[in-house]
Amino acid sequence: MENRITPKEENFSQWYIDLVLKAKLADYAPVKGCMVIRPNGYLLWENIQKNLDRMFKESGHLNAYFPLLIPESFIQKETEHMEGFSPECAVVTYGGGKKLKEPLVIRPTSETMIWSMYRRWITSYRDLPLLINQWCNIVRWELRPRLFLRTSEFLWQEGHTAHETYEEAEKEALKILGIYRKFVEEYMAIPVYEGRKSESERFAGALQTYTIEALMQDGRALQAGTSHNLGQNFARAFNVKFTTRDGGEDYVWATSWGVSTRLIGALIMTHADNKGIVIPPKLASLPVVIIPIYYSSEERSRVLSYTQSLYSNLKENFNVKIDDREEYRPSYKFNEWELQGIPLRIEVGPKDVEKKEVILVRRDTGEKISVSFNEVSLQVPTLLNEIQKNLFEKAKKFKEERTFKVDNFEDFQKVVEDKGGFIYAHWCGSPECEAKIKSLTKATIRCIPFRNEKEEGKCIYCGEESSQRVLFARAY
RNA sequence: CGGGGUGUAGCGCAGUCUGGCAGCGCACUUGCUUUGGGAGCAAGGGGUCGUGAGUUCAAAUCUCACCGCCCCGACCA
Repeated sequence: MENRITPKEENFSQWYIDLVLKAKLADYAPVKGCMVIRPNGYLLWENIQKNLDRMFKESGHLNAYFPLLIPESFIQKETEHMEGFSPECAVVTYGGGKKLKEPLVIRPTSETMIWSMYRRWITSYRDLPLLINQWCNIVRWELRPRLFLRTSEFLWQEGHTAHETYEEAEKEALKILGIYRKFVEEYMAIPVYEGRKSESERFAGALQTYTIEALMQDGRALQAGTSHNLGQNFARAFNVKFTTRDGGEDYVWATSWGVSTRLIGALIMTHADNKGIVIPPKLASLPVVIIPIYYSSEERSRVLSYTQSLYSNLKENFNVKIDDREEYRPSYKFNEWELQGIPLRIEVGPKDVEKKEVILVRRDTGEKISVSFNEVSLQVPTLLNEIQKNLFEKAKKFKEERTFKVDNFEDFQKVVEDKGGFIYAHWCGSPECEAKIKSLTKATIRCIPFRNEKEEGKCIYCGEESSQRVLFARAY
């Protein structure tokens, strides 16, 4: 197999696909539009899952599991929801060798199944809030799939909550978005813009959709997570009422929210370079790898015993591996671990043993640092922290440098075409202008940012009054 | 569904125009030498040339039909 990776500048999306395949994160499945996540890629997902799960539980959410198959009539109960999802649903029509009386939809999301259960579980305000999450796979029949970013089947996490009041649901939706932002920025080292979606970009059946939007290295935006305030739409459709504190009756207020294996795609497209993947230390299953280097068999035993004591020093606090495979040369191993994105490499050769030193090599900068044996266990955590921080800062700088304030449509088109990135521009608020801009430039409103300064201006397209700027970009 | 490609060893490809022994690189196996940035040499294994039909003494190559995959669009809470 050809081991080298082509430079990413030439064709970013081809480079991305090649990298995913070469780093053995995923592979094309024998079913069109579907992807196999290989152990390497699954490790990343496990780490994402582990950390998010902890954060959900800390804020009172519990995991449950709901069925894969949903009666077709459930989807049709909520009109907007049906319009949003019907075209991309896969449907089972046969079972037990017979045509089914009612077709079963493979879940594209579980709102309908979950709300049909919530009807049984919720009768009083004492049953609220109900805070449930599930980790599962879903199917959306996409016409044009891309590994990790959009596949017909994918793994995700979907939270579904029920509340007494609009305010409480709104607070929950925003709280979850905050968790997503914190996780994506602090663990994945991916800086994002937070905001709400325009009406046309909203989730089918939601009052509000909140989103975090990241910027990939080719200048295209990626929606990294969404959180929806569903109002009472699903409660009405599934007739979920509860007795209020004052003895009255009301429909339940709902939220739903999710992130998927798409985050792995975001991680790669944000940090990877021409040597391969770069994994932020906080998400790395294996943050440190030790590579022994030797020539003679006499050196071999000296170097290996040195790496053993190094290993014992570090293994208390870090997952460390000694790559002592005899069949590969050190230079081969360097490249291989760089392709896998391991944050820190420790090289140990005869010269280092002699001087009681080691060489630490950072994945993010390639910098080689000589450190005395005694300092290694102090230097490793320091460097890992620095790498984590540096990855975030580098990506943040990139995102900020590619966020352009633009005040007329001609410049808007030019920036979209030539530079890419986010465009911060005035918009009158009409869906017609939004649609026109999309069809002319392929740029969509990614979000109306929180903490947006009020500013009078003219809509970039129609020139009508506008009270704030919104973020546009071409997106994946 | 429209436009453009492509299908030959596990992967990447040449060979097709002009029909005549099934090739190359990487990977794999064995041996020796190597080992501080993807090692060298030698030997070796691996093929329904996408499928079906046709033309021909002879088809990866020419003709017809079908199928798959990739890229660009349309779709994508």
